[in-house]
Amino acid sequence: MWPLLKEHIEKHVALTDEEFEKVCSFLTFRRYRRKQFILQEGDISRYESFILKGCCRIYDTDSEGHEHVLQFGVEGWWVGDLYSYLTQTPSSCNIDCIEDCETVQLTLLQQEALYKAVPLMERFFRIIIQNAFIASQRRVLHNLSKSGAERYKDFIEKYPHIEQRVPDRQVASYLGLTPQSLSRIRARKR
Amino acid sequence: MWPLLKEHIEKHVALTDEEFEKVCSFLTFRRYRRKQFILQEGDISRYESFILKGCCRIYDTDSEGHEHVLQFGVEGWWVGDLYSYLTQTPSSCNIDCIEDCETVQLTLLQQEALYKAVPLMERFFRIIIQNAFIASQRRVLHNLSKSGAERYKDFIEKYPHIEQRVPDRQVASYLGLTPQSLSRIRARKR
DNA sequence: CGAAAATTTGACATGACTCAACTGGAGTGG
DNA sequence: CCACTCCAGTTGAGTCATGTCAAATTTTCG
Repeated sequence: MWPLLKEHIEKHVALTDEEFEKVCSFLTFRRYRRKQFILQEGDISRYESFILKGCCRIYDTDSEGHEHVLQFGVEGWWVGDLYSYLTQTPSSCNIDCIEDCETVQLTLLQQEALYKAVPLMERFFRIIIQNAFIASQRRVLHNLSKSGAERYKDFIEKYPHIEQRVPDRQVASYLGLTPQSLSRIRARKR
Repeated sequence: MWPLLKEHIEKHVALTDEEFEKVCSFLTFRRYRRKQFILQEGDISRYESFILKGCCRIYDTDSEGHEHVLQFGVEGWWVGDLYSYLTQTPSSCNIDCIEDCETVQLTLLQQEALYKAVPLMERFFRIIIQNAFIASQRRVLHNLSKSGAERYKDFIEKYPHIEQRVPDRQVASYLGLTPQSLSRIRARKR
């Protein structure tokens, strides 16, 4: 069941087949359509979603109504608003699907039960979050030290697959640029 | 021993006194002088340091020689370069002391032994890193959506204590501004 | 006290933003 | 299949925040 998930977990911890089956028993499969919300501002982020197929974006709308993309999610990534999820308070983020998506999801209660049933999963999630933290720190540094053009160049090198699946305006938002600025940056290169 | 550490751990997991003593037995106390490096670019980040007293900064130097402050560390915070620490590869960061510091430190080997001896500590560090990740994501969003003046205002509200212990130029660097710009922002307010 | 570092200030340059108009492709309905 | 709309992307003009370079001033600390 869900070979992508199995592969993903095995990258970080060694589970027996039996343990992996146990893990699966705590997860719930769910499909979403293109443009559908996985999470909407004001709601509680009730689950962390592992993406089996498809592409989505996590974004926030600021006081001026501008959207800022925090993260894209594709196959093999987890998406959710961790703060809202952990504290069970309303989220300020939206997550919507750029393509039809297939996910497996875990609620906080299920996750806690999972830790009891398969203690190694505590380690697994620690590692996942560690990596996410390291990536986020890198991004902070990038945003502090590089120009828009450099950030764009690094982005397409690092995520060539995502760049082709996502509209430019959302890439611009991820990079902290307006669509116009990104368009000019691209025009300059050619 | 190290009441600040005890208080800090107890915020997140419930340890017996005996367990806490065990935890302490894996840690090494170490002092640093003002201006001394805890970690220097090119070296491996051999330990995660919990600050008992003092103030330090983690920063990175870009290709143009400009410094960018990633994080300040004061009493009750952990500092280190997690990526370098986990992979045992050379770090691109520096950590230096803004004041004389007292720390307790954990090497990767000690940490792994600690997880075996006191399994709850695996949960403890997961929570610490979770919080760090959430804070880092917030900062990304902040940097994308707010002006220099707003970022400064939010900074002094959130870290009034740090702001008074750290030179302005380093606050500017943390915020992604030049010292000159920060100086003008401050002048405007008055 | 005196040197070195930090901060401030001025003049000017520039990258990115805003607003607005235009272009072209995708989807829809007649 | 065409006309129409809608939306993403592009382009132009003007503005603004922030950066750069340089010099003056203040603070820090050895």
